[in-house]
Amino acid sequence: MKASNKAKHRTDMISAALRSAILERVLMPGMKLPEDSLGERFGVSRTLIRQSLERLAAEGLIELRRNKGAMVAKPSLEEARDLFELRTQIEDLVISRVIKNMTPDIITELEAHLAKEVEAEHAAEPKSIRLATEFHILLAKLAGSPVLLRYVEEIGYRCGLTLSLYARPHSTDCGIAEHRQIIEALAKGDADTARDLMRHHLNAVADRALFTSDEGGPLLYLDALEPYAKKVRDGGA
Amino acid sequence: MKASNKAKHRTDMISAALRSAILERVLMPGMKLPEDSLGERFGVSRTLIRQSLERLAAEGLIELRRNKGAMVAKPSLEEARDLFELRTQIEDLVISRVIKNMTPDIITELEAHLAKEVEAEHAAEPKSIRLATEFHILLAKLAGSPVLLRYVEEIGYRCGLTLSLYARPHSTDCGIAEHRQIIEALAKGDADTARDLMRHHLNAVADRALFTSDEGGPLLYLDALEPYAKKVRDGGA
DNA sequence: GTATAATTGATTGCATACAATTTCGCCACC
DNA sequence: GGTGGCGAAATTGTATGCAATCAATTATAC
Repeated sequence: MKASNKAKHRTDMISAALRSAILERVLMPGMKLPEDSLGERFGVSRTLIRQSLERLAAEGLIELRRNKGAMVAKPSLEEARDLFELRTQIEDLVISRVIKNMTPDIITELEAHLAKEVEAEHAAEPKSIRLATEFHILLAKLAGSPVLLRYVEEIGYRCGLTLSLYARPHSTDCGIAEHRQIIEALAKGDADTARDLMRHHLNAVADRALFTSDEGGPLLYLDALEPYAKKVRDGGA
Repeated sequence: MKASNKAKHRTDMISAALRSAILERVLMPGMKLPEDSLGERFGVSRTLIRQSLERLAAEGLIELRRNKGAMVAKPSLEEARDLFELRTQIEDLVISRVIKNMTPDIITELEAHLAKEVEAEHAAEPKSIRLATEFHILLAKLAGSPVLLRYVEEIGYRCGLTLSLYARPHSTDCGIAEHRQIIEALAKGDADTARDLMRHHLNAVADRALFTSDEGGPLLYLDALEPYAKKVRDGGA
């Protein structure tokens, strides 16, 4: 990897690593993210960390408070609900677009991803969550719209963060069957059904999740970030 | 204004100034934004400029290319269309929420804003565009959802940017009557009509606008940025 | 013992410096 | 006139340094 590509990737890689860590619940809502510690962990100066944190703040995954540093965001219950509601609106568009652009390859890719989800069904919950989120991101990619992809991705991660805060244990377990049903409707070119199923799926995830608000405190266990940071330091993806 | 508040505002103020300058077509698509020049103009070091640019890049208003600096984004025609389509989905939610939260003050505020739009009808186009965009942002504020507000604002500015690139002159002129109709439907509590009108309004703006692609080149006239930068340097809003 | 003030260490905000990269201007050659 | 090469200037990427602020600990007063 050329030096220029490596350097280009570093801030992006740090941001991506932190996004994944948040989605997979290594970094929990309210957790503080000290610049120095992150810099040491990732092997860069505070400059790149600050850049990365600015990006994540813009995406709503963290909060920056003047003189108080960065913290993983703690969305309110209302915000959580609004995110899911907004997400259903956007996924409507995604479904319509995917069906419009339908090719056999699309179904193949979705089924391959579903197989990964099935395989991970009894793995640790963070992996299931990541794959479930990635299903939606893949779908948005297949929609062929960079605009839709950007918002599906951002809101997908933000919804994942709300689930960290408000989900009951294993409350995301039934998603695989719902993903399968969506794929089947897509394969039939049945846009209405696919949209209904997607809407139902997202509402179900939200309904199953947002019943309790068992909030975590401002904890700081950056050691768990090591696998993510190591990949960045090593220049990997 | 205390020093801490001033410093807190500076990056935010720079970002806001640049957003406004983009919306009001002082900064056009493709225009380069050199850090040093912006820093001099705003009276800060490159540090704050880079922070601000990172934020605007996350919002899709500018593009950052490694080793090539920042440039006002040039959305493709497809991206423009997708942004408007996405916007209709989100505004549906906004309308529903506003009606759900309806108070007489809401209509009063909207009508006051409409009066400003009427007053500016024959002013310079940038002002009309700003007020038209702010109508939607006000509506989203009145929806009472920080989540919806964030996305309405971001996508509103991005749509404004696409209009800079693709709008025919005065093609946004008929918006006032449409805004008025929306307000009337809201006042009646007629959610379906209000949503239809909003959808029609946004589709009309997009249809009127996206017929030509008269693209501008990579120009650099930072002098026009002076009023925006001066306000930031002086610590104003 | 409790509350408050002072001190100390940690962290953040942001300018500056330096290396790397890109851009521009000039010159030579075809 | 057009193209390519070279060097200088401009710009970007990013670390470092220093002042300001905050958080935690210690000292003091009641």
